[in-house]
Order: sequence, then structure tokens, then C-alpha cells
Amino acid sequence: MPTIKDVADRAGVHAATASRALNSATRGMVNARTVTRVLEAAKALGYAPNSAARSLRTRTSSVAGVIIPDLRNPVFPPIVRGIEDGLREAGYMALLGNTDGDAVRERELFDAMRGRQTDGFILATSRRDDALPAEVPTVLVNRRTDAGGVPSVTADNSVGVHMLVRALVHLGHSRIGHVAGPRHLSTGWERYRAFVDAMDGAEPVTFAEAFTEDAGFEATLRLLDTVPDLTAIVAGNDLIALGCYAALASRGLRVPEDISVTGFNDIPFADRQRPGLTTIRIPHYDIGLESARLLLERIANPAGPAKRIVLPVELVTRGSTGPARN
Amino acid sequence: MPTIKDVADRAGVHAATASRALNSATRGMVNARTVTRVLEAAKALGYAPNSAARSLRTRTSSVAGVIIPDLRNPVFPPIVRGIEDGLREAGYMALLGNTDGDAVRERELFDAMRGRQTDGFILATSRRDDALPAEVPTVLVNRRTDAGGVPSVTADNSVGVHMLVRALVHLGHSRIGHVAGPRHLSTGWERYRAFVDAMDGAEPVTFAEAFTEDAGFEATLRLLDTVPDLTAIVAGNDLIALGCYAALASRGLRVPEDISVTGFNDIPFADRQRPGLTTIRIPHYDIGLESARLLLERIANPAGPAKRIVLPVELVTRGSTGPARN
DNA sequence: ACTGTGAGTGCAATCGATTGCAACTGGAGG
DNA sequence: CCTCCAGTTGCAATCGATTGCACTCACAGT
Repeated sequence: MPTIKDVADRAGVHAATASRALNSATRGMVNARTVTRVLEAAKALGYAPNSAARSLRTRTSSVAGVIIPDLRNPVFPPIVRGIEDGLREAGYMALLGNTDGDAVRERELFDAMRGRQTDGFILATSRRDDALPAEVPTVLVNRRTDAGGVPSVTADNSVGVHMLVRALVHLGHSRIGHVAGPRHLSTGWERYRAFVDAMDGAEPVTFAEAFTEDAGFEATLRLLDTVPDLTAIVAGNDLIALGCYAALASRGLRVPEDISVTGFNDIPFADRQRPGLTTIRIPHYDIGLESARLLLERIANPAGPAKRIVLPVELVTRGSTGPARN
Repeated sequence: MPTIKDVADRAGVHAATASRALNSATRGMVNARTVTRVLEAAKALGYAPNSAARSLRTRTSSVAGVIIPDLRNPVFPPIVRGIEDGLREAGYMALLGNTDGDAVRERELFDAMRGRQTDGFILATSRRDDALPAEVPTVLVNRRTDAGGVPSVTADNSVGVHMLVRALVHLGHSRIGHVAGPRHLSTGWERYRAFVDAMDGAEPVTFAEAFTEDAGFEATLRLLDTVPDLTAIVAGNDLIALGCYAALASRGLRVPEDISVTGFNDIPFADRQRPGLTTIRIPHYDIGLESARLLLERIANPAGPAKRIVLPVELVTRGSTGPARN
């Protein structure tokens, strides 16, 4: 692999000059003809800068750490894809890690990535009470901490839940239950709060242990045990809603004839479920894209304001909701 | 951030000694008591090695590049997850990149990652005719090149297709068509070859432009135009099969009453389609895991044999296949 | 007493790019 | 003619960890 010294020799200049010519920020310091010579030499040799050397000297790496719970959760692929595209706009790349929701593993990953000179982090994992290291630029995606001060990009959970409840009420439902996501995740919590707010009353709620089908199944059974005569269930997200489907089927209840179900996220294939899932479409890809841009902004100016970006959502009505039973 | 010099000073030794004490491979050269002192000092200071410096010196980074077409294709998340877990076993991390099947972008990504001192690559993108740079350890996942010489991990495409054809024949089908994946991808090609082999006759085949639902839709229409009286279609993968569903519906044909359809991969939610998709289950996660291990093996011993790992597959029968019409 | 041995440690070079500072050049201004 | 300045370029230090080599020291063998 050719080094900058090789390029400099070929162009007949000193390595320092070559470095300045190669770097667009310092290129102005070098004579235009020299720049051309260096650039030609670099191309001829197929020169690619050694990023380890550069990182060592500049203390930056153009790499961002992306930490999520589990890539197999269908919300994340499009988000991660958006992140990657956003990072690439600025020549950044993504180091990816999964935590399975394990705080210890998250910590390990975080440290390991930081040791690799990561310039910043995009986290989809933090709990509401997380204290995040402030020294390194960080953006939360699809999550938020209570404390604030950390920039985040999320979908509008509150508006989404209100849309769902309004749609159900419009269909004549009044006995509406909520199978919420985990309390310790901001997504679960915000939707729960919005639900309570939208229903303004003492409404039946159970909390799923996780945003998974299995946890949704289990939590739905608990809900049905407490309140058997519900006509609609607002689930904390689409996977939980699929758990509802299974739980309701196990109790011999039909969707939507006996009971309506709604999800949240509009994951791929939500339209192919039976019945198709009425849900809130969030702009997955854009959430990722915006979070990458926000991170880059923070890296460029760590002292700037900790923006919170909230992206609009959309109601998608499908077969899982129908008129209230009576 | 403390450096190894700080650790050494605190332990009252030279940086070189600290380095040897910290590195398990060279630890034997250092007196046991000294090792303890260094380790304590390191812990007390919260020392984390600067990986840029290490990479610069050792020319390794413990980072592998993972390049795939598009994370939003549902086959990839579980594979990538497996890769990540496999890499982590050895303290490696994954730099992720998407190409959208664009060869130029792939080349750019490859170079950019190589510039970042990537120790090796796992590629899910290469075309059958790709000439891969031999200098850097590379493993192909779910793909293969014609030339050989590059280690790969794939599912057993040939056996899978034979299973499908046999199952269809068993159901009484004889007029079976194939909507194949792209010719230039080994997956598409191998399944096509296996199909021809299994049918041992001049069978109707069209090739989809890509492994996507849209391409499958379009290719299915072409197939139906040529051979209207098929009783079964073997699709190149699940997404193409979903395209078949749509194409058949647009022609007023019912699955499986009028025509049976099979897929390949058993992507998440293949069971939730209507009708549920009969397909070949491949061990996504294990494919990823094995490819990571294989890469690590290659990195450790680049001169070793270029293994080809083929993992077994399984037939999953669901509602999309039924008895032949007549 | 002397040499040989081997364990343990220190010294200093090295990896490649970046950057503050100095040096040089030519031309403008006094 | 001298000074000064702007425009360029070179010099050398620097980032932090690793590693070949040399050195020290204690001890065993003769």
C-alpha cells in the first residue's frame, strides 16, 4: 500500500505538502499546480490514506457506533439503513452492535467502540433513566431519556396514539384496553401516557415485558383475565399486536369481529398479516437518516443545542379494526 | 484518556513492560508480580488502549467489513446478526455497508473500509463473475463466485430446490414453471440449475431482474404469458414468490387452488402471508455465524484452504401448495 | 573466581498522517 | 537598496502502542 510519502516523492514535494494538497480543507495553502501534481500522483499510485495514522493524529475516525437491541426486530433494518445512508453523506461509516436489551452488554459494546476511536454514537437502546456519558456526541433514535439534554429523533408517539384512539372511538368503541410496551423504555412509556391521556379515564392496561410477540401474547392474556369484555386493544407496537392476535385466537376471539386491535410502527409485512394490521406508520428510514445528520451536526459542534426531532406519523387503517361489537 | 505511559508510570515500569503485561500473548515475558501491578494501575486509571495507535503499529484493527445489498431485504437481518455474534466471540466488530446491488458503490465501500484498516470482509453481494482482491481475507455469505478459491458459506440451494420439486411432483404437478432470480447472482443461478436438473426436461423459466417482489411480479407475468397452463411455480426466493402472488391475483388465479407457489429462504413472516408460503428454511443466523468464524479462521491463517461451507436446509410446507388442478 | 544462561526489563525505532513553525521566494512599497 | 509581506513549501515533532535488540542481574556450573 502506498503511503503519503510515496505520493509526495512521485510529485516531487514533501509529505507535508502532499498532505495539505490531499486534504480539501488545507488545499488552499498549496499552489494550484502543485495540487494537481499531487492529486495525479495519488491517483496513479492508487493511494488511500491510512486511517489509523490519521485517527492517531487527529483523534477522529469518521466512524460512528450504532447500538440497537436486535436487528431482527423489523423496525430496525430500515432505520439502520437510513442511518448508514445519512452517515455516508459525510464520509462516515457505521459500526453496528446488538445488545438484546442487556445493559451490561450495551456498556461493553459502548466501551469497545469508544476504544476504536468512534466519533459518536447513535443509540436505540437507552432506558428512560439512562445516564449517558456526556463526553462523546450521542444521539438517541426512537428513544429518549427522561433527563433531556441528549438529542433524539423519534416518531410522534403521542399523536399516533391519539389517532388510534380517535379512530376506535369513531367506530363506536368505548371499552378499549392497552397492552403497553415496557415502562422503562421511552417508547413504551410515552405511548402509555398518551393512551391514558386520550382515554381520560381509568383504563385497563397491562405492560409487556418487551416489544416482542411473545411478551405481547402473555400480556394480552393478563389483560383479558382482568377485563374480559373489551372491544378493542391498542398494542404498544406491531409485534405486541401480533402477540394479541395469537392470544385472542387462543381465547376463541375473532379480530375484528369480536375485538379490534391496533399496532404501532407499520413494520414491513404488517399489511400481510391476517387480518391486516391497523397501525401508525412511522418514517423508519427518515428517522435513521435524520439521526445520522443530527449526530454529524453534534460532532461538528458538540456545544450546540440538544435538538429533539419529532417526525410526523400517519394512520394506516386495515382489517384489524372494525365497528364495536355493541 | 490515560495512555499506556500513564499506566506504566503508575506501576513504576517502562511503557514497553506495561504493554507486554497488558497483552495476554506477551504476558509470559513479564514477572508475575509486575503484571499484577500493571493490571491494577490500568484498572485504577480506567485505561483503554488507543486502537488507532495499535492499528498503526500492528496493521490490524479487529474490525471486519460486512457488505450487503440492502438490509431491508428480510434475509439479511438475521444473517448480519449471526455475523456480529460470531465476530464478537473473537473481539471483532462489524462495519456495515449497503450497496443496493450497485457494483460501483460496492467498490467504493470496499475501498473506504479497507482504508479504515479492516482486517477482512464478509460479502453478500458478489456477482458470479466477480474478481475479488486476493490480498485481503474475504468470505462470501449466501453467494459464491464461479472461479472458486474464495471461501463461502451458503445454504444448500440444490437440495432445497430438489425438495420443492419433489414435493410438487408428489402433489401431482407436472407443468411446473420457475421464476428464477438474477442469472448473475450465484443464488439465482444455482437454484435455476437445480430446477432444470430436478425437472430434467425443457421447462418454462423466466428470470427476475432482482430478488424483489416487484421483479418477481413482472417475471411471473412474463411466464404466464408464455405458458398459461402451469399448475405450479417455483420462485427463486420468498420475495419473488410474493411477487408471484400478486401477479397471479392480477390474472384472477387463486393460490393454491389454481396454482401452487413455492419460495426459498423462509423469511420472517413467510408463515403470515396469505396463503402461508411453502418454502425452504435456511439457517439464516447460523449462516452468518459460520461466515464470521470462517473469516476469523482466514485472518488467522490466510494461506489455509478456501473452505466452502454448505448448510442443510429444510422443507416447510404451508398453504401455498396443494394438489395439482388436474 | 569466571563464564554462561536465562529471566526480566528498558531503550529506541517504528507505523503514516498531520500541523505549528520556520524558511524561502518574489514582488510591492518606502 | 532595504524591508516587509503574502504565498508556498519544508522541517520535525507528535499522536500511542508495539517490538527487536541490548542490557542487567542473579545464579548455576566448572
